[in-house]
Amino acid sequence: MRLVIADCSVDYAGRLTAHLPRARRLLMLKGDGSILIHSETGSYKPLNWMNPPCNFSIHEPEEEHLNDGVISRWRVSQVKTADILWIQIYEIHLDVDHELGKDPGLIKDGVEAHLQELLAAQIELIGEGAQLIRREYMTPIGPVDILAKDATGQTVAIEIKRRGEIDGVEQLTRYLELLNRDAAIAPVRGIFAAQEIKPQAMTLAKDRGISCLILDYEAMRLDSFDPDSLFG
Amino acid sequence: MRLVIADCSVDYAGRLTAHLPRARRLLMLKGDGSILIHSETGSYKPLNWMNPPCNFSIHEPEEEHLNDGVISRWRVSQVKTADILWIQIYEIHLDVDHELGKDPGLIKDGVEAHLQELLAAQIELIGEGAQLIRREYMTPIGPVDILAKDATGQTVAIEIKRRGEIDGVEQLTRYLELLNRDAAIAPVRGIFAAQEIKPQAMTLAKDRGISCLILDYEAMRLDSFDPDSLFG
DNA sequence: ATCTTAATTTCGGCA
DNA sequence: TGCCGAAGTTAAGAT
Repeated sequence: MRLVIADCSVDYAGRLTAHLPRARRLLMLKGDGSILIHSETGSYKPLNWMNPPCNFSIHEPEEEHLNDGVISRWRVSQVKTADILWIQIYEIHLDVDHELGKDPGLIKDGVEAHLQELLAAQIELIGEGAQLIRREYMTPIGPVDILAKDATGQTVAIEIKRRGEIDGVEQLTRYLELLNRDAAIAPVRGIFAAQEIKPQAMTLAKDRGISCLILDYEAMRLDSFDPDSLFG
Repeated sequence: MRLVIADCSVDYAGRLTAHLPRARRLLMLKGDGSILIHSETGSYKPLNWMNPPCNFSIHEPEEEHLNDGVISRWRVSQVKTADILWIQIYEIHLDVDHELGKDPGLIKDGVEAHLQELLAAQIELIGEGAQLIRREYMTPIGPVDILAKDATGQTVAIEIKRRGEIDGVEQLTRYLELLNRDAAIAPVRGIFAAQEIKPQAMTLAKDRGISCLILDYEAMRLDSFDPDSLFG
């Protein structure tokens, strides 16, 4: 990875057109050919960037640029699309190169997929006597997170979110509308399950006859290791 | 901005739990207190990060870490939330500090607002004889991108997206429901216009009687410069 | 301050 | 490979 701190201006043309006036910035040239342009502020998103794979070339400044004090022009272009980034370099304050090698990558824990897995394994959390039909039940408009049957034999569609907001209720509503057209499983009722449900989402769900279920991730995780369950 | 290239391992605990095994990486400490951890690959998103404002402190490694060869531990915590990042440093290969100063910021051009402007100017793209009523037509639940009348005199509500996905159809559906309660303009039909429309969104739109219109940004942009239009 | 919507979204999973 | 949905989404604009 090559790190350059330089006074530069940038022009991007691709999915949109953008320009960065002259200022001191960090230019980060990754081993995969990508480039990121960072400033002192702003969260992790760079001011400008080019995704790999891309071509990098150095050009002599034309007269117009020389008069402005440009000492070099960098051209970075996307190989697959027409995106182009032009960087005008005025002065370089740092220029170092280090090989980082391959990264083993991030190990994550505690995302939506986990919640789904846990609830499928502990389906009785939606009500005693409930039985799992299947996870990721496919419909023409997308997969329903969990399809189950309750103690009375009624089909239940469950939408799981980490944070329950209005669009999750909308999503479940669409599924229910579709599923209820299928005579084989209708009538289907809905459960909106999340670690946290926003009041607005709760209100909308109730208004549509959808039950809400707050999931306790920690408790579910512990339960999944409950030795009793091995003999259940 | 401080740039450190170091052999390190990272543990994040916050909205999720994540771990990065030991490897050589770039640690970027911005002036606003944020930190980014980048590897040689991957697009602009860092492997791990902490958003400003945050507290930074250096800790002596405990025995368990010393045995692993840790020479220092960095603790970065979010001020507002409970998020914490622990970085174990094994070896430092670069450590430089440069002041970048304030950045003048990015100037953009060519996003969704542009599409709306172009379609309003070329409203006949939705059908010959169509006429613009107005852009950003206000309703209690938000502005409809474009309201128009077709050749038959029927009111048309248009939702514009760069990429048409399901939530855009939902949005238009809500507007149509509301607009159709207004006797002065009802009945209102809907058009979902985008540069690209996802199959599922297309399906849902058709199911709800909403037409779809693919917008050719380049063609529309060229048309808007058509010299004939100056004399039309 | 809070909520809504766009993003050069990026990223991972599955058909 | 393409499509779909989640993300520690982030970020910008409106209420």
